[in-house]
Amino acid sequence: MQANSVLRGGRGVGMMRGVMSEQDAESSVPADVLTAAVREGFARAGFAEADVPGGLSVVATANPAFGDYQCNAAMPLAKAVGRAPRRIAESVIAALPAHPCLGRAEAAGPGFINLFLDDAWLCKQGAALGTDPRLGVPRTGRGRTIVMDYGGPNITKPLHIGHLRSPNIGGALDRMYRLLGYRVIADSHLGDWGTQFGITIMGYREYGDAEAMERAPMEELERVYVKSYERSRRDEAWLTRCREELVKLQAGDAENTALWKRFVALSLEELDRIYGRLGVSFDLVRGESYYRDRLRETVAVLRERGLARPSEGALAVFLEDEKLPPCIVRKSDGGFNYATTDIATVMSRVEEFQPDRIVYVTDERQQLHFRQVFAICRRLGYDTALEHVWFGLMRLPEGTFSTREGTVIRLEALLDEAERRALAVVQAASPDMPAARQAEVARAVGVGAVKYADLSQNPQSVVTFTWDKALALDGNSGPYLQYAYARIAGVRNKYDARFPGRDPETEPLRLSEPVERELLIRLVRFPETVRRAAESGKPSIVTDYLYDLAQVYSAYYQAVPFLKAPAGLRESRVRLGGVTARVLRRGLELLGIEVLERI
RNA sequence: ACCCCGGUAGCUCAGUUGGACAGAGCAGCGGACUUCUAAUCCGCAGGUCGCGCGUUCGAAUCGCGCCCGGGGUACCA
Repeated sequence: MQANSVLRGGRGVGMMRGVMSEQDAESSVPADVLTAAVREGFARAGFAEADVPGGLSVVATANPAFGDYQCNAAMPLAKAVGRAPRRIAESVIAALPAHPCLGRAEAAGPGFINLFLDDAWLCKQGAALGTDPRLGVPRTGRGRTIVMDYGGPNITKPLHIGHLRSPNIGGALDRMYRLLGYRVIADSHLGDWGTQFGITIMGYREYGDAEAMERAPMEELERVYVKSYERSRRDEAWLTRCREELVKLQAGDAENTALWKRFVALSLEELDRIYGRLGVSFDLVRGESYYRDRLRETVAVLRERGLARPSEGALAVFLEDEKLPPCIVRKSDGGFNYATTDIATVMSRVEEFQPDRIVYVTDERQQLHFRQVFAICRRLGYDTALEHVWFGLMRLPEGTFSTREGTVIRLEALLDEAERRALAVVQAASPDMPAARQAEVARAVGVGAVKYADLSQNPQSVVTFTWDKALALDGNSGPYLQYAYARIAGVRNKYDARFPGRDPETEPLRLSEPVERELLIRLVRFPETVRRAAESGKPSIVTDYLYDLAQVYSAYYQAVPFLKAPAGLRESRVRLGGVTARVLRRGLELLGIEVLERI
């Protein structure tokens, strides 16, 4: 496959990014520090962690009245050791080790242990975030490699709105893992070697229009595919011929290979253009075809190991032990399918990269497929962690979209409309801005809105697409966050203009209003938020966090004077805004959303 | 028939894996721009967490049984 601009340019796959944090050795993630402290408290008070059902840890509180973090372990422990939970909580609190992070602790209710972060530590920690390029995120993945498999659509068809989710969610997780210190290899596993080529080749020969192919190739390819596919549904002989064309292609037939190359090249142009608009790029773009020469050998290995055996003319792996249906690895016509390719792909990736994990980001329909593939890989002896992060299908209010019924919305049309709507808002809000700049802002805001609308939902829920939801510009939306960021940048610029030569960073952070503490607590929770989002495969955890952060900042900004505050306090507030901006920027970058200094 | 998801305010969705009184955004109503960006902020109203049993100090969250919706179940991917 040709290299193309979807590839990440210039960056060595194995290179560590960013600057090492000075504080790497000692974690400053509040949840970690407090969990360690509480563990020690329980131990010193004479309780064994093993007695605590569900383990010992702290969680952020929902209500600031109950502290910043709470530990609930005293209550489940009570029964095991036969003591009153409240007493347990009190004795643990008495035994807690001193730590600069921990301000105070108190027992509450039936046996909650409420923990308050120390104000001075909060200020110091918040200030540190202002210079730490990692914003306190620990390198939990240091020395480990993840292959991320996402954003690999079946080609020869135009991308529609349903194709947004994989690169969007996958890309966000990819960047989070990199920030967490993993070596990440992002691979777009294009569907370029399957049955759809047999169907497309037959359709092209029978129905193809040379002139349309010149003018609008992707539309034409889709048109002939649909015609051929429909015919295959009612014409058994046609379907058989489609399959034969695929087998010929897979066997290296010259004419089919030439057609295939042409279709792939056209598809990559389209993919390149749209992924370019979305800012999506990969370390590798290896389609299924990359593994074509390994398929025969893969099946041979499965046979040697006694895993695959003939069944109804095909070759299948039976997975009764895993309570899974049989998995076909070679069709009765001799052709190979998706499962064969995916097994070969695991083999290849393990050989080449020795990954600790391979993470696949696809839609929910592939759950069974991956369970089968993973089971087969385990039987082959691979101990690489194989994970399937799946997301719900995108639907329209009237149901699933269908090419035949013309209810497909093309991804490019969505991006166009997003930019159009954003431009109208920019023109209304910033009439003085040069037109070229307005267009640039509209582009970033429009794409940001589309991405955010998708990422802010739990991936595993079905997304019902509506224009107004996908293009929301206010409320819990990407533009809201971009606006919050731009406002902070505006304050900083005004500060620099009005107080030339002064540097807010030389003043300590102060807590003069309760909301400042609220803001600071959120800021220091960035690391644990990123970690939780990555490990649970849910970028929505980051969007929720950022939205909450921006809301608290906006309320703060609206309620108290910044530039008109007394000297000292003024610097503290500008500085706190600056830290907030850094977190917003980093968070939005993780989501693949651009930030702008002025919108 | 079986397997996997989902059901929370009028609508769209959160809910940190069992914690304290269930939260946002839209939409609705009422306020705040001669002032650091009003793409904003403040307030009001809005709930049988699909239904029923159960588990326990404690359930939207866990178990069982139903009801609705989506997806999947060997030669598509």
